[in-house]
Amino acid sequence: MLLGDHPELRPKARTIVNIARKVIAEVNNLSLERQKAILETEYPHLAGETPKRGAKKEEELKLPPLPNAVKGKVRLRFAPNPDFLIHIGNARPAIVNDEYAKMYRGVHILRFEDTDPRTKRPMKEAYTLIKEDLKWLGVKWHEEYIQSLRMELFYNIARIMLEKGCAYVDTCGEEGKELLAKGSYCKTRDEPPETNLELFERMLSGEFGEGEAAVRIKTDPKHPNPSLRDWVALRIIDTERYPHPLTGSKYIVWPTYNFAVSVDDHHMKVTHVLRGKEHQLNTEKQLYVYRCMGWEPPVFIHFGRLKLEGFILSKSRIKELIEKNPGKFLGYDDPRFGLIASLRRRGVLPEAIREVILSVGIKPNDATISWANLASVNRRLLDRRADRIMFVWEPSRFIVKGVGGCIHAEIPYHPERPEKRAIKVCDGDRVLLNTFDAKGRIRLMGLANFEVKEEELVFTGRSLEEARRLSMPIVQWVKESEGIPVTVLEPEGLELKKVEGYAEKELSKYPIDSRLQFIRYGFVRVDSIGDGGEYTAILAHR
RNA sequence: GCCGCGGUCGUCUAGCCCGGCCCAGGAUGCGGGCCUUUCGAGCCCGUGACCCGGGUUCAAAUCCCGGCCGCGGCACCA
Repeated sequence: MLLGDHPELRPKARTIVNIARKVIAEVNNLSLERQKAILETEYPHLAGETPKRGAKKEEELKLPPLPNAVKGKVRLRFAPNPDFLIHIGNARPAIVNDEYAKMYRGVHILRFEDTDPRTKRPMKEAYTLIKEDLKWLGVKWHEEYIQSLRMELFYNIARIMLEKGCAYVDTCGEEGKELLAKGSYCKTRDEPPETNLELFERMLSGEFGEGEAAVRIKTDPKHPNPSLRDWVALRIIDTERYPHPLTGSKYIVWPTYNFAVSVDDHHMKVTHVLRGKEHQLNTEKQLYVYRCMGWEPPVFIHFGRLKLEGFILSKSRIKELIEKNPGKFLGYDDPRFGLIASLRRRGVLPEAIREVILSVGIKPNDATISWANLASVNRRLLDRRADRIMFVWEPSRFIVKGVGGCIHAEIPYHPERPEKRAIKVCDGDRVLLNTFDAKGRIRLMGLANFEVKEEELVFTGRSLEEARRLSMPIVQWVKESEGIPVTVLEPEGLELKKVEGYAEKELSKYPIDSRLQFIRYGFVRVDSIGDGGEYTAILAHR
């Protein structure tokens, strides 16, 4: 610091270091009190608490500035494939885009990339389900597009590129691939634009079958990376056999991902593309389109892979699991998956997901979010809003004695709020306790102190102070006659543990989707309510 | 195998671009304590990391080189 301010002292650095060492040793020899005193009298401007380094001002999660971003001019896009629901890794760019759109008063575009009706067959419901997930996540978008509805645009750009001679129609089929693998190419590459243009029209007219013709972008047939050599921009898909859920068999020539993306990103005036590093090579491919067309490419940012510890994120893995294990899962949104819908069903709040995603940021290295971390954020958020309900899960029944009539328990809905509910308990009433709690002297929360004797709960007083003094365990309880049967599902890896028990009557006031804390058990979300009033809840976390 | 990108506490992250305020900060986890009519929350204390090796420099987590490890890509998928 000193040398930075006084470069002329640099040659004498060694001497300075020695002086500094001596001074430090001297100061360290003095007592702390003495040090403070000297500091305050001789250098008052330096006294006072030193602020802790790196201490963040109250959770102000901020993303780093976007390179080349101008306020009001930023345009971002979230481009999911509607072949399935989105998972937390897919949601990352959506959340990050949303954040940047807010930061720069920019535009966020939602674009469905559904240009492969054969191997990545779009799922019709997914278009809606993805939008629901985004809304739930609080991600806003201002424009919405579906690629399969923009086919003419792709055809037109393809024509222009053929005309410019930066693309050609490979009619060599399998052989075309093999030629490129060897660094050679299909003869049509050398044909004039008119010929290729004509071939393209013949492609469109249905003259070729799958694999018989494809439009390739001219790159370099000897490029060190074979996948970059004259990559395919449009190919034929037999939509009679593989109809597209939106356009049926109307089109047989389909743009590939890289072609559709380049064309759309340009036409939608996207300024910044944020995506995973699996797209790095695609970026390189796409740049050929920009160069040929003379378009200004957007800023590309690639971030690392995201994992959620203990969860399966892969869409294809999830689909496969569901198919191969009929009856094992609760649906697409089974709480054991890493899908947004799954996390929602499990009781994770959208704010928690956003907070965690933003804390991971957009760095290029991989990140594994630990469940403990997500749960902790969620718990902090949930703690303030979740009402407290008494739930007993390894129940034993006891008869209340010695009360001398009836007493009322006052149970607060939340430890930080005054509202309470009353529960009346009289001599002879049966009460359920967790079996492992029922021993010795205990206090039934909000009610009174008892001594557990065989099958009985013998009243010993109402004093909370006494319970504290004798350090009695304070336990939750349920009046048997009013108990509501509850099954709590505890997701653990690919298992789903079932915990059966009873909750107090109050639970019946809470509808599906309520998030509650079962006292001394954990945070749950009400998943369903049976015809008989029995509840099924899912454990989010303890 | 080839190409690309990374490597800071167990995990996430700040710092790295612009070398000294860093014997590396925060969060979470873990251990302990306080508080609390919950085994939740809150508060306090503790634990714990610059992948390795060279080089440049008075000084390197930060710059350079090499190695190791991890991830990604290598489709007429997105």
